[in-house]
Amino acid sequence: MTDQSTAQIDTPGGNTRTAVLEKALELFAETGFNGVSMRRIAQEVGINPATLYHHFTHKEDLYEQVLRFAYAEQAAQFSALVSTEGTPRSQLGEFIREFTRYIAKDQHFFRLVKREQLEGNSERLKMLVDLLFGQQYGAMVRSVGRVTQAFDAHMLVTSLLGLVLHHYETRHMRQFFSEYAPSQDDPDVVADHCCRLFFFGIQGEAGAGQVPEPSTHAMPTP
Amino acid sequence: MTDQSTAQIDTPGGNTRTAVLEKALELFAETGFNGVSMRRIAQEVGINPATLYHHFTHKEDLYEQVLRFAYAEQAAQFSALVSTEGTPRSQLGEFIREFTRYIAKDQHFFRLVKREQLEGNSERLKMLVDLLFGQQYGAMVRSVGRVTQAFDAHMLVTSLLGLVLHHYETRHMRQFFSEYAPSQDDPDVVADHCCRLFFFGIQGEAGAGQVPEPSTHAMPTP
DNA sequence: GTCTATAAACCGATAGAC
DNA sequence: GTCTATCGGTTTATAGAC
Repeated sequence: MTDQSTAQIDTPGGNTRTAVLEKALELFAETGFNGVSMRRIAQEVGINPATLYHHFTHKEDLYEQVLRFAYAEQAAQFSALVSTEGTPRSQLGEFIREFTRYIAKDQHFFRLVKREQLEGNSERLKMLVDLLFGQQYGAMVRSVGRVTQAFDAHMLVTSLLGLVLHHYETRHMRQFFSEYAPSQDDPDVVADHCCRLFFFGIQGEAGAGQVPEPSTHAMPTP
Repeated sequence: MTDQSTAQIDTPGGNTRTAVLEKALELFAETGFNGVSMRRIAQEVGINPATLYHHFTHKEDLYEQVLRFAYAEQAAQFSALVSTEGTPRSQLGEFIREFTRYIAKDQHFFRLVKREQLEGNSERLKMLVDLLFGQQYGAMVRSVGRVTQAFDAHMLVTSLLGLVLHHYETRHMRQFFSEYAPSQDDPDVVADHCCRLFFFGIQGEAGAGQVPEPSTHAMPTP
């Protein structure tokens, strides 16, 4: 509710507020809103629990500020992902590779988003769309629209994100399958797999085993 | 820990135990383990909180029994999904359509599984694989392996599931995008979209706009 | 801004009557 | 098998000194 706290997001210097936000982001992503107590957050930051209530009116306010903080922290990187150069198709291929590396590296933000989608709180989901995903999503929809008009561009973006994300989301579970191999978690392997599937499908007629613009890294030859 | 409770899963008749399990499944899926209290569960079932501790040793025991109950409840339906008839490719297409309808209908089970994947508890994820997904996943891996050998079959199954599931998981969020249209939530529309993408990719060279074995329902012509 | 101290509510879990 | 009553601990949140 306090608009002053929103304006302080980019306050430089490691003050208490940003220290709390960073640690709280980590903890909320780990065990969810109800899985972390204000005591625990204060303890891990190294301050008194009462101090939290000087910076944030209550727990839900802290959580909302954490969401805004996390979004702002990632927005720039997202923009960098979408605005690549080259042909529309090579842009898309490059995005898939960069996005895969990105979600393989960053842990907290996407787990937080997944929890929000599970919870289904309309108010917060709308904030999420307005603050960050709305613009990026629109850019992606236009991007895939430039490559093909044979699909609903909106559904195609949903499919593309699900294609990549599910490899990361099932990471902990897949190791228990007998068909598991560690290479299946390699970001470059996942990216190449998703590129091939997204562009050509399992038929792989036109140039099977070839990804448009293999870019810098080596390609596995299946 | 008590093996007697495990054996009682299939006890016929609407007794208290199954009533608790069904309601607890709903509540745990909704707000997670820490988001529901034993008091709340008892209240919604219409019994005294103390009664819960006659049927379950403690809260974590109740949660584990809910997982086993949910798994057993879904196992039969899962088996029916995979064992269709026809050519390997038409089997796969039929699976995508049936799976899409299935997850569009069932709410609680997949939210519970998603929460487990987020939490990353190795012990429980292993139980999930051993009790349910292990067999079904293996069957799917063999199924896609019969259709194509140009991909890692394990990764292909992960991709296929992510492709379908993400449309459902982002359902609440997508309505806030300006590109949203209600038809994008229609199970048959989603299934046809995923079929086309999975088989042919966005290139759609071989038979674009055509899905193998359109089966019973009408096909949209884009 | 940060602390000590504490209020008020809720939590998981138990004892024991019926 | 279900209930009443309650214990001990934890939770969010506040009041007020420094």
